[in-house]
Amino acid sequence: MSRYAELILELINQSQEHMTAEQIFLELKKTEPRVVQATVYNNLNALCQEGLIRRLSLENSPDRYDKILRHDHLICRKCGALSDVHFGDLTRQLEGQLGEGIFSYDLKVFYLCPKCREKKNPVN
Amino acid sequence: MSRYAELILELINQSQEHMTAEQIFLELKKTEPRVVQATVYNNLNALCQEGLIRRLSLENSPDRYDKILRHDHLICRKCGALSDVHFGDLTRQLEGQLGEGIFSYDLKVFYLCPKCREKKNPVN
DNA sequence: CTAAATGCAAACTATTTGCAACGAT
DNA sequence: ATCGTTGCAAATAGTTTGCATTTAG
Repeated sequence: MSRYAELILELINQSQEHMTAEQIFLELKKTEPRVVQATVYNNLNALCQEGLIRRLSLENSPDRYDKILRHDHLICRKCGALSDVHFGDLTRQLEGQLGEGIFSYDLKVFYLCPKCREKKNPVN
Repeated sequence: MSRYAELILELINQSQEHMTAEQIFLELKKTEPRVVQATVYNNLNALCQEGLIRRLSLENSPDRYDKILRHDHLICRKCGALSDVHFGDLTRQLEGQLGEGIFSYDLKVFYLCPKCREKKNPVN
């Protein structure tokens, strides 16, 4: 594993956020001033392919990168806020209908976040 | 609802596929030769906002547009093939953990499609 | 007559690619 | 000396925007 790949993996695993490639790039640049975006993108792709991180494709927003540890996502329909949530593992349930062979699944739950629920005129 | 919006909605509702904006544009152009891509994009966005269609964000692929009728998606990890599947409605289960206020959810299940399972060297 | 919808071109954002230079075996 | 990794610049893909024109009520 390359130098940057390691650093990027560490960044993602330690972060509580769901960072975009841009954010990762900026973060990494703090300690590695010479790094460029293309390198970050390339490493992110490599890490995804090796199954070490998870890519999160969202609407109207650049991809985000996440730890591999199984968990689901909660997304506010109003402001787009993204948070983690851990529902029970559905793999068994799904395999019941599909047979063996499920690798993984991606569950996004849309709701109205507390902040947006309070306000009459929420963010956005 | 505008002329194109209606036609696009109909296209999406009648199609068995998950069309990209480009595909919808090409399809629509068959009967409406003057239409341009920007108009299709604008209408697709409008339809999404009104909740009449569903946008499907996938990795390494343009967004796809889908009927609103509740159903889940099955995605092949190898060739990316996308198909519909209908698992039981999880809303109750999710609300049990989250409280009321869930609008909807998006469940993508990753597996190896029959074609790719057969081949030693599958598509891609 | 007015407002909304459309066509067109240009802009923009996110991401990828080609290639030369670098660095560690 | 070689091979993978990086920096850099340019290219690409998908999508959005601004504005003039057309269309429908």
